[in-house]
Amino acid sequence: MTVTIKDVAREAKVSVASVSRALNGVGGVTPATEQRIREVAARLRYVPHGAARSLITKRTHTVGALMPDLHGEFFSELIRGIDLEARTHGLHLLVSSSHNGADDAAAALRAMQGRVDGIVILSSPGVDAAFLKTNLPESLPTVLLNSDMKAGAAAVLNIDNFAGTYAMVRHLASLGHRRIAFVTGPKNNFDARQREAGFRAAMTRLVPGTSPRIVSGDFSEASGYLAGRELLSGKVRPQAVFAANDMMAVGCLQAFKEAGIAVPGDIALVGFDDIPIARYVTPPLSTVRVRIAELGKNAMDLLADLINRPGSSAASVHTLGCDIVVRESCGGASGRNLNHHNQENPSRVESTTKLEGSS
Amino acid sequence: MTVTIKDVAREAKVSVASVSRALNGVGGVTPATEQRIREVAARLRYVPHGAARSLITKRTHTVGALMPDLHGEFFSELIRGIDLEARTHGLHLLVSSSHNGADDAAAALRAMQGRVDGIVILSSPGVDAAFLKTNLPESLPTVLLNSDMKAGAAAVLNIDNFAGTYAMVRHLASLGHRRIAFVTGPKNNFDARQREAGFRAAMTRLVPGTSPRIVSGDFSEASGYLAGRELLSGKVRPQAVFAANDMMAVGCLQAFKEAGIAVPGDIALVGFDDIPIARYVTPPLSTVRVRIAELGKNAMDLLADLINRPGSSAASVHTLGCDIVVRESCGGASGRNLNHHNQENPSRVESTTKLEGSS
DNA sequence: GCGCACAACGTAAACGTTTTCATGCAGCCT
DNA sequence: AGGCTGCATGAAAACGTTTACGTTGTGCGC
Repeated sequence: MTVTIKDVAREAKVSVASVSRALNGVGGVTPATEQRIREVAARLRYVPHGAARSLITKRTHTVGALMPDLHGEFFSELIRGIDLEARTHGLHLLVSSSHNGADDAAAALRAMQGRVDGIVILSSPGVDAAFLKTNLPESLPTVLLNSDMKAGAAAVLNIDNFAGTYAMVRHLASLGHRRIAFVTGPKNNFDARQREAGFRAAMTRLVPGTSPRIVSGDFSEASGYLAGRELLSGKVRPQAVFAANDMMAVGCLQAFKEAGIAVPGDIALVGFDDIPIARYVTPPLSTVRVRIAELGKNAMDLLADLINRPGSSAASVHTLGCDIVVRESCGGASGRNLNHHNQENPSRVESTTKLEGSS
Repeated sequence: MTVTIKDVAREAKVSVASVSRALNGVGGVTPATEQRIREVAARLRYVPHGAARSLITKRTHTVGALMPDLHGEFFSELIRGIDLEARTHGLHLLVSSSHNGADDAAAALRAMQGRVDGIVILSSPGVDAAFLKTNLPESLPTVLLNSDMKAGAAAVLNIDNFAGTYAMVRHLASLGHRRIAFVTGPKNNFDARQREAGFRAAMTRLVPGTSPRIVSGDFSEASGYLAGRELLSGKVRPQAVFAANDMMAVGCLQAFKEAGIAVPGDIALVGFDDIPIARYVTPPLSTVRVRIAELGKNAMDLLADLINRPGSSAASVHTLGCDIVVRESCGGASGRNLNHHNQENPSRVESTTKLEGSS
């Protein structure tokens, strides 16, 4: 770090301008001198000072990722997808992964100002349209993940919760289940609301004439456990239970086990997310897989596009389809599958990234 | 972003110097004018340009995290721990989480030059002492995670694999097991080697006179499965199996299940890591917990210290203790535990962060 | 043989800060 | 009353780049 472009220039007996030109490969310099400069630079271990460069270039080659304090697979896979793709675009990743509430997020956002060329924001309660309006500089390219913003200043990329839930209900219905219950997620969660909507829509279309039982949960295992017990307590037991995420499904499973209700023999059970745990519980849990790393990759692509061609695809809405993966917990289908080492073949529901241009 | 310190100065009818002083709270400015400047800055939504600032300050208020392309809990928890703690130090986090091999890592490292005040590096095959010697600028504060470097230019923070394994063997021995087998991790993995060493040491000390069976794995579930079958194929079956990580233990479990061997009835089984899956398999897996987020936090603290007091604790070696958590898979102890909602009380083995100053 | 175009290279400005130094002004002490 | 101390403020340098512009020199066409 202590070696600057001037040192290289002096050592190579050229001006700093030539060093810059040579190292950036913009031409305007003889192959011979370029070679010499490169050698000197390498020998001196010169590496350009990023801050100085971006001061004049107005490009930081860095993108920010702003997300709430969540742990687990979702977070790591998302970051991984983003980072991997960022690399291919020659971008670095500045993460702020642990804010709690809007104030934290606002601070993080402010701190990122001038350090990033663009930003990926994972929505969370408090970080919504209004929040962004006041805290985001207009000019900053932004991609919103899982946001219910229709089309504002930013591009929006969503998981197709609706289609995923719908497809899973279709599968359950095809197995002959009619009394299908649903365990919801938290009310203020975007995914949770979409999944519930998908479930309701699917039921009225695919299993008409029934009014499905819906009990509320909050995405936690404990709430799933409670929901499971509640579902068992009714006078007529559901044939299938659809939990809005896998952790709650696991909670249900526990409740059923304790009550001596066999899964899938007495009751079918499915979840949503395909967390790693899903395939290791007994019986392995059928669920809807969301390809998180791919979500991150797509977000990054969108953002890179926004950065390189300002205003290109801003204010567009995209969705990423889900796969339904059938294991044992919903019965029927492939039957008992003793060895979970073999590959599952998830059936892709809707993976087209549809673009609803607007603005 | 397009509003600079000059705009604020003009609007507040002072010089840029005063704006800088006022906003940085360094004094040398009347409370009245400071107030005025702050108001103007707020009204204009002025936020200082990080690059320009760090150009002169030589501080980026950013630290880098360099890690291999690993997914899952370890990655996310580590990042989380680091980020959370970085925040308290007023630092941001630049991650490069997906390199494969030394070349990638070198490129990532070079790209971070001048963008970070310090760096946390998670060792991986290829990223070792020699690698760092050639790719790390001397002056850059560095914390190495899980490195076998004794004490070089950087601070080193390790998981106490040895003590963790040792304690778990002690527990198994206390349950009466004498024929304890071990499934190793990959040969080039630091953790794996330490765990094996801990196992061997514990066995010679605690169960003397036996020569334990040791079969090799590579940390993957599949290799654990194979190892499990191999262990069963011998003429005398082990009483307990210690897998060097949880995924392999899960593989073993599957092998045992297929062979009709009951866990823990016929054979005890333990792992290492306490990944989330561990508590959801049947039977829930006893294991050694490494507090990953705490590892990240400690690394960050170490690094912040290095940054603020150059040369303070460089070239020191620290270790973070593990907890052993007893579930059902090793039998004995707490007996069958029907409800896994209740809290487990891991017994902490050795959590003192011992510092072996050197240099 | 002369000028002209073009390529190679150097000079210097610019980016947005922080910080050192100089300047002016007020108040205090003697 | 005069000089000195100290404080608020402004001017300008510095940080390490990129880049617009100017300068030089070379080769080429006529």
